[in-house]
Amino acid sequence: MTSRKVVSFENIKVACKNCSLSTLCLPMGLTPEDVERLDSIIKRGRPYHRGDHLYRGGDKFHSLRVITSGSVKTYSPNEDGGEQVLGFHLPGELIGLDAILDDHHNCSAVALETTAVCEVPFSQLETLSSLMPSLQHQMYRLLSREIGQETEMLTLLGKKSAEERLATFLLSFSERFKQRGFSASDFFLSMSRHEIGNYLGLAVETVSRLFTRFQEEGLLQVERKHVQLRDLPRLYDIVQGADSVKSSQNRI
Amino acid sequence: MTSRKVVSFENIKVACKNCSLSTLCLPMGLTPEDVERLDSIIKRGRPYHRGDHLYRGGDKFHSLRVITSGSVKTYSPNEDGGEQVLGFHLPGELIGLDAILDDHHNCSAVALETTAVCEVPFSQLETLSSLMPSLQHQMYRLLSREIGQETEMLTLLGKKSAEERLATFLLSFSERFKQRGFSASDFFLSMSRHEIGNYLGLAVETVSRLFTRFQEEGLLQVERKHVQLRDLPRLYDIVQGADSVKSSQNRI
DNA sequence: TAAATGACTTGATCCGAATCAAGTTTATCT
DNA sequence: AGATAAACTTGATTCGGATCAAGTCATTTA
Repeated sequence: MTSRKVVSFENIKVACKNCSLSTLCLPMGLTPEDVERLDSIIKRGRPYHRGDHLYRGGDKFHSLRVITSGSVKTYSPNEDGGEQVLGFHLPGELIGLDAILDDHHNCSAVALETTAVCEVPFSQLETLSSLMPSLQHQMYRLLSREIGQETEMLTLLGKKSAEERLATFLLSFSERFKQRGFSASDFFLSMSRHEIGNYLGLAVETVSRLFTRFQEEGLLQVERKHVQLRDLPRLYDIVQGADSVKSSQNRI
Repeated sequence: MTSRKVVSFENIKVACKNCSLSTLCLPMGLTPEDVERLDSIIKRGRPYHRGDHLYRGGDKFHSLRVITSGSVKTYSPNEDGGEQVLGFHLPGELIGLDAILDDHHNCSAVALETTAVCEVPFSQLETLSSLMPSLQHQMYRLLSREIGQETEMLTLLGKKSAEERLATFLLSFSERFKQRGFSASDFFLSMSRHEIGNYLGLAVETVSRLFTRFQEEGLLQVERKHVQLRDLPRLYDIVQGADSVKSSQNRI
């Protein structure tokens, strides 16, 4: 995400057992032998470049994808030609779960930067999971987690103010980068302001103004895609609906 | 939901194979023998009364629940004492999927009227599903469907106007009642205006005004909880954002 | 290197829905 | 039944964030 290292993917021998993402990804909680079996069905393709689609709405579904590097945006086109951004996905995250229902993708996924993925053919995964209770359990957990995450998003969009939304967004990335061994307070966002706004149910202008205001209030430092969070505690306060700096200044 | 028949639940011999909901519920697509095996792990409890909780956030998770009659509201408490309504559930619908992740319920479920449920002990379901590929597949599909439904809700809350939200809400019930053999245009809503508003991210007053306006415009007839949809085509137009000219706003 | 294009910012104005404030109707509780 | 509380409706007002309108800055292309 933040790094610009050029890597020759073809020469890297990848395997789940060596993968630093295994604690986030499917293999979590599996025995070494089970990881080996899972590994045998996973395909590693060539990297995608910025703007390349991993799949589009309507495509036949065959594989779940795990992001291994880079980042991906998922979105669903809505009636009037616009789109709703559904999520931004970082290494270790699984996408395509919504397509299991009827064997077709209902949304699209596009690379936000140079991105590598593991493909997990779903029918093989299904077969394997019925032979491996621990993998089946892990699958149920993954699907359940996805439901829980979307539930949180419902609360965000249903009840939160613009500033609460942006603070939540930033802290989500902070936590996810930290989990992956990157800085929790200094990172690059790979998506545009427009995409952030679409995702959060806000206009671009509102997102831009909030970045400016957060910076003025000393909460963060921002320059284009580069964000440095300067006051995590206060950002967490905002997420929880605490009064903003602005409103407390207005008290007499 | 709409009926007020008094039924003596104790005397009814229930079984999946006789259940009119089997096409909506877990047994969908299973062979008769498989249905029998599934049936053997399902528990039917006493009915819940209005206001009774099926479970609360924090409770240990042991069973998924299928509503068999009545209706249920799920909600998650948020920081400031308020709540976010997550969904309204009708017969044949499965709740509790979000609790698989960590064996605890993250949200609460409460009966909106006299309600009966089947309990499906999850660990037994898991065991059974690894022995029955068709059941495992059905489980994956159910979980996937849940994800897709929440995704639609994200678009609703992120991009739709108040009138689009209420029209979507009403048509969702229309379709679900129809699926269950009830009228698609004449039904009772078991939840309050307040709960509708909370679910749709709107104030009670807005919901009330919209009902009034929809009635004035001949879209529907409403009296308290009794709703009669008079112009389904126009309601569908509203859902698709027909009236307003704002087609380009969400494009990236 | 200049021009063009797209991303972002900033300001002014507007509007949809929230909030505030009564009032009315319905349900619940002695 | 009568009292009280809750649910709902309706109107007036406010406000947060969208929209409209210009700009600047950055990146790509000629």
